[in-house]
Amino acid sequence: MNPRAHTARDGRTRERILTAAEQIFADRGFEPASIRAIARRARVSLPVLYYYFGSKTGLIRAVLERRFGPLRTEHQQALARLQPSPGSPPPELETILEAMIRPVLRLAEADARQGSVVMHLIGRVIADPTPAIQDWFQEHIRNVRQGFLELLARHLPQLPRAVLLWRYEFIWGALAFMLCNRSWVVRKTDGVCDPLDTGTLLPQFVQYCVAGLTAPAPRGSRARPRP
Amino acid sequence: MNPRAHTARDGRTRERILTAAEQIFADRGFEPASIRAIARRARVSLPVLYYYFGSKTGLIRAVLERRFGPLRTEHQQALARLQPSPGSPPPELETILEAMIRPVLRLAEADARQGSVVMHLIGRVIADPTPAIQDWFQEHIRNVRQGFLELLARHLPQLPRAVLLWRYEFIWGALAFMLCNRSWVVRKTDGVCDPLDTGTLLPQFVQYCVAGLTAPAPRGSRARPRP
DNA sequence: GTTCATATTTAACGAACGTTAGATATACGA
DNA sequence: TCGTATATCTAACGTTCGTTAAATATGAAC
Repeated sequence: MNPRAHTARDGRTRERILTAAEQIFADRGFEPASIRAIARRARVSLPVLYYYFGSKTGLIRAVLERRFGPLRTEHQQALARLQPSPGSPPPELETILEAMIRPVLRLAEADARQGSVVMHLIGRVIADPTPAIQDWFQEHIRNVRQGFLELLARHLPQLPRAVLLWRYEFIWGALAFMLCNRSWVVRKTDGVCDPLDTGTLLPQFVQYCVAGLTAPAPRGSRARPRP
Repeated sequence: MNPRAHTARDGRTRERILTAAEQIFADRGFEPASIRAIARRARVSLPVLYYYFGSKTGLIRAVLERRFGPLRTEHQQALARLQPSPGSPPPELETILEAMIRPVLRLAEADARQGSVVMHLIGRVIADPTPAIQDWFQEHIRNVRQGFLELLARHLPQLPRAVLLWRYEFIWGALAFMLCNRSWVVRKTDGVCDPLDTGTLLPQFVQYCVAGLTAPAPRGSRARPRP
């Protein structure tokens, strides 16, 4: 195709394909995105995609792993840092929430100038009901989720487990929504709210979540279940 | 196709197509859903879809209008009912939130036995970045959104406008997430939380939102902007 | 019974899809 | 210099896509 591409034993082709795929997956969705469009954007021919990734599914997995792998690592490091060491006071609720949210916002912010590709990609992952994608994501977040839930539970011992689970989902649900529908939020609020404005969103959201988390359990919620 | 279909001047064909389309849009998304699959499920031939709806886009619009039209009507009626009449006390914050949320949950609950089709459809609408769909939805919710925002603002006069807007988005974001990812939430919580369990979700969520809404504005939020 | 708008059919168009076969170019080790 | 593994190409396979043309069946009006 491009004659200079022949000289590229430099290993950049694979990255170029991943970047192109990521962009197209993000704004078209996994299923309607065509590998032909991806190849075109990456300036390679079709079989190169199969050479590197085997199939469209393999390409999807590679795209997800490249972005969400580092995010998980960051979350795991934050969890390790927040483990209450004997003798030192446990972390504040705000600190825990910031550790949950900030890496996601940073990820979203980092690619803002590339058109918020990663943010939309998150939305695609969440909204796509394909079992392969849902299973991957479920497995991907399992440990991090468990870790943050335990940290929160230690802070809110009086809260029934079910209520904490509900509220944990409320938090991630709102965050996912903010990130995946950024342009929509901007339009609806006439530009007042922009989820990419991390400096504003983070304190706003943390404050809101702390209030929600520390609210008393609603009437009728079962008390702490017996172990 | 089916010879008995010829006797169907009964006007049920159109409804059958809409129902089939709704199901397939819900679990495949608008773009990857094929009108051939829709026609197959509705047991009609392809051109019938074009006879009734003109194009795939027209079919999408009709499907959305059939479900979301009544929802908007219900919201508008609730808003009219909640308009503070002179002499009577203004509605409680819980009442407003219930009026916002309950119609959505009822819609979701009503079709639970059909496999939560409408819930997934909501998710599709929210996640789909196609301008045609986003524009439709934006226009669709404009008035209702404005109405509820005003009701809430009257209850929280000390809250800067921007903070209220953020929190309003947090509420709808979490709710949309709950509904669109029902099976995922169920799996993640080992069945403890089921967004379809309206009787539990509604009080849990209202309590959480009231706490979040009434939290003080975070430090650094601009005070009430001058008019 | 003829007319005519409504409703539905079969058949096909061109385009795009995911994937693969087979050939060719490149760069390094012998 | 000659293989040989790596990397990339052109070309094509069969399938599905959204859409349309043209014909036919239906049921009510006259």
